[in-house]
Amino acid sequence: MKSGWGTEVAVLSYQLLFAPLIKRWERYSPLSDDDKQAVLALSCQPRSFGRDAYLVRDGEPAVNCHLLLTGHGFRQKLVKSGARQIISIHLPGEFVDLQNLFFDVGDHNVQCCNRSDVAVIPKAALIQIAAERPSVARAMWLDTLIDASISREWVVNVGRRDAKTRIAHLLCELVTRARNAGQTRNDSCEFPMTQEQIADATGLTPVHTNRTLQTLRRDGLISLSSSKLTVLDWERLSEHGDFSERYLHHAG
Amino acid sequence: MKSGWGTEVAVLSYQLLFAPLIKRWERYSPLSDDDKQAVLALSCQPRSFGRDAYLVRDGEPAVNCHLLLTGHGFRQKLVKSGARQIISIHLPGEFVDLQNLFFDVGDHNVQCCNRSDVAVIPKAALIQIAAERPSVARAMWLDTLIDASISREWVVNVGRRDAKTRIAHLLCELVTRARNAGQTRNDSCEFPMTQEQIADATGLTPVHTNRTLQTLRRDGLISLSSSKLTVLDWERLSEHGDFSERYLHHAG
DNA sequence: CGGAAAATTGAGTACTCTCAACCAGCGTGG
DNA sequence: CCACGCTGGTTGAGAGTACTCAATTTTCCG
Repeated sequence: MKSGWGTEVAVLSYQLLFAPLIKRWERYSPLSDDDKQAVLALSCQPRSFGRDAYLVRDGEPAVNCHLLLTGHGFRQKLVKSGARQIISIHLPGEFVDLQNLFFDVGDHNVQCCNRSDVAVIPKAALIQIAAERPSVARAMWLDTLIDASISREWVVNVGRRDAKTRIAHLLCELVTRARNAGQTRNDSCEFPMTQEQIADATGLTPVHTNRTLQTLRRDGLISLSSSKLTVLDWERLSEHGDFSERYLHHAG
Repeated sequence: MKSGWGTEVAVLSYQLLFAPLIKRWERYSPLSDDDKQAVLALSCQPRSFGRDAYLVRDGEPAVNCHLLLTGHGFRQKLVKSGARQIISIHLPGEFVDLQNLFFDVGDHNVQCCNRSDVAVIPKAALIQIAAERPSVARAMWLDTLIDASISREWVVNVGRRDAKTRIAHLLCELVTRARNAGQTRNDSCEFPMTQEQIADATGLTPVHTNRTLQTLRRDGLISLSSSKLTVLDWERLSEHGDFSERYLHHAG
């Protein structure tokens, strides 16, 4: 578990680590064998990051993009008062900052949630592959469009839903995305967020988040502990969370 | 003012009406004369829409994209309780729904703010021009990336700022975008939003929005009436609103 | 000039926050 | 092996920002 790239990752071929990415992109856009080979051949630096490590900082030059190979990530912004708002959560297999592709400096912070292996890919390489391969470009663009759609739903979530609905909605989203990525088992998935992070993602305080999670547990909707979330009653949870997965635009 | 396409618009050439769009896109990406001609030659249907008219509806097929030639637009989603969250505001010269380019059905509603002239462009035509002209594709992609960046800032705004800061921030954003588009005169710009719409954009109630606007006026920060916003003290307004324009990614 | 929409005001309420203390799990080190 | 300390989770009590309801005034158009 503590070993870095020296052991498990170096042994695994990139093909394996990029497989989830290619699988997702193929849903968006038909990729030829050449396209896939080009993606696999992307110049890229594998690196390990620890809990809460920063991948990109608000206001600093963004020269690379980061693909999560293992572990979760999140993005956040700080406001004047010092409060933090988490803007998005990312599952293994996702890019955390593809939206920076054409921006010279990042407009927010990107962090690892837990210990993660990350493929650090120079933006220039991605821009080049996008220029040369329209199908890949389309897939990348779609990644950013879905990311944007999720942001819009988050605006709605923090703007117009009460605490219980808000947290239920967040959990529904994350379980659905994990399911779509093949990362669930019997309505359970890995869930590395602390209650403080859930609070910062929903615009609540940690204390109120704690109490609200308790009511969700008491109602028999979820079970959440030690980095594992289990949905006990999807029907009622999604109803409570005012959740519809349309905005995730999961084709197929 | 009441005349539709029969008079002023028909007289003006598309070149004039598309000028703001091309000007913006040229900031993002170098466009050749051919590129510009191709944009001007886009198959497109001019239409007039009235106040609050729907351009796209949540859950319905999205076959066209809409470019605002005159007038403002906004996008919104409804939640279970019936409340409405406005997701973004759009100035004349902007696309309101370029994010739907690769989505078959819209995931939210798009409306005109006031009486607007809109270029209705088939998505197929935009997809084609993007496929044939990488520079144009890049400009379009950047439009969607900036749109996404604004959504992220809105998550922060409604999630972690108090009412006064929240409204001040919204006003700062809109004035800055209007200024960037050449639509201000002495720190004044057109501002067609009702207080109810400001409330729905900031996640507040109309009553509280009203009281908060009064304090902004009383503090001598703004003057706002009859569709016109004037910033009386930009320094203090942007300070109050915790506003930094970096997220708008306005190059040049 | 009339009616509807928008803006404004008042009073009472409540959801969520703040502050502060306490508990539990777990990795570290003596 | 167990004490220690840190982080994360839990609980209690009191406060406050923003909400609700409802009435009234003003503005905007036709």
